[in-house]
Amino acid sequence: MSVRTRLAPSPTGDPHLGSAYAALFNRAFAHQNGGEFILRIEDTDQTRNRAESESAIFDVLRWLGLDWDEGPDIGGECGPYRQSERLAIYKEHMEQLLASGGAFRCFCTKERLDEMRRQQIQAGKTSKYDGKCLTVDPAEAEERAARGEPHVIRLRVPEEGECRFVDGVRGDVTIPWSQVDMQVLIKSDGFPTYHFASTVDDHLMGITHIFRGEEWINSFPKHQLIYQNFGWDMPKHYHLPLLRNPDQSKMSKRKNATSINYYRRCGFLRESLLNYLATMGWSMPEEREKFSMDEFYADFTPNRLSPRGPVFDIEKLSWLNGLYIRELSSEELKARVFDWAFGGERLDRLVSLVRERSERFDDLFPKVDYILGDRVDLTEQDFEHKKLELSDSKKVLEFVNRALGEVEQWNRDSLYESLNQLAGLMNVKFKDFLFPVFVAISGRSVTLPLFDSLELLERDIVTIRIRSAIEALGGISNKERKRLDKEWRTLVD
RNA sequence: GUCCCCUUCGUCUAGUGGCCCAGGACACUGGGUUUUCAUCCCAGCAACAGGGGUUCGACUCCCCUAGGGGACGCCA
Repeated sequence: MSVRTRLAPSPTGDPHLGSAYAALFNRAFAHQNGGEFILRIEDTDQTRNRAESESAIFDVLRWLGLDWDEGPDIGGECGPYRQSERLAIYKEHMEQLLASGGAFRCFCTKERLDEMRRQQIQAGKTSKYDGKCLTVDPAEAEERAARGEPHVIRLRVPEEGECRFVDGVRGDVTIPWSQVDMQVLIKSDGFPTYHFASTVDDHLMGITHIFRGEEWINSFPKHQLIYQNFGWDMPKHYHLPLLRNPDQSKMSKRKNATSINYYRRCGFLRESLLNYLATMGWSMPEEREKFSMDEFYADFTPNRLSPRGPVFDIEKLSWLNGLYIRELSSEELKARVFDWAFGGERLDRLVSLVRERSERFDDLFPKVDYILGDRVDLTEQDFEHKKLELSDSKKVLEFVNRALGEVEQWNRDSLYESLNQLAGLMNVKFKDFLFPVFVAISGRSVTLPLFDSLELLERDIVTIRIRSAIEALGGISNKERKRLDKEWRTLVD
């Protein structure tokens, strides 16, 4: 049997570094064993899917060179590779599971569940479904379901004993069944949850090994139960450590740049990003720190995976990146810098923006400095303004970041629309409103047109620059954040 | 709170019972090369969380404590 691995991201936002991290090990393991690496899109949450996200995932994984052997865009023998297109498959399997008693219909209301959880936590117990609907007679449940009564389908979990399993990274792990929730497998909208869909798909797609984040380790018993109910062999699991922020917490948007595209737009090379990621929680036999993907694929072994969560250190990544830059031939470096700065439509866009504002060639370049390079560090003085207090500017920036987070199509016009609307809601004259944004983005108040700049800079760089500007203005305390949250809600409702 | 996982320099890590009064790398500090800067070279700083066992011998094995992280959703 051939080794098959997969990456199963959900298209709910900017492709995360953690996805690249998992992809790296999955792909390496499959390919060094002559197997296949599969990309599957986990789009079972109808409320969170974002249209642009799927293509962003394709784009960024291809940029990294982590391409796949089967996937939604290229097909394969186990398609379709988008879960929203596999609903009939899940339905059929669920009928089987229901018939065997491995799952049951649950008609409990959200209110009852909320109250139940509240009480459990208060009583110091693990919060989980209490099994009320387990007592509903299956025939009656079928009847109620047939009449269209809203309900979900849950996994039946043993009440006693423990689930033992082997994690390829940590060894034996034991979790008492009493801690495992009767997970919802089919939601009331008829869509499966991750737990059900991905287990069924992993089996049907012949997945043999799974490298995934440690955050899944507690879900393992549920998945195991599903495999057992169907009588399927289970893939071997390796739970990778979670990438961390400098304060050791799970790497998050709030404290770090987590989007792959951010690193790409900052001008990191794919070679160094991948190389660096491969040294997180894994090491080369001779402790070599700089190595190519070919070398990695040759030497990778799960034995050298460590369970300890590594802090993602952008300083060390930068050092590595410098090594790679110096190693490139002049020709190659030239081509890659050019592509990074001016690839696609970027050169045309920049030229058209700059020509109207220039009289000599030598004032062309200073105008685009903040687009092609990082902007200068900011201080409070940079935000002195005759109409806006520093605290006003800070609030504007915070709200701008929130508004921008909701913009789906990252282009000049929708960005304009979003911020223009926000200025109206905040009752600040647009020109004044824009001032702190100009400064945050470019480091000065007079620049190329703002919305073109935002578009060219792309989402991740913009978000980070605004955040760092907020820091320059003293940052936001927890108390302040609470107040702003409230104000934001009244604003957008 | 409950359960699970983790614990070597600030950070990434080597180390699978004696080779370790713990090695490498980033960062930092000092020095050298260089018209400046960077690169490069050399040197320095700096860690086995604590306590019990097991053993002739523990960074390595076991237990406890402490600390950190994760999970506890009709999100993945």
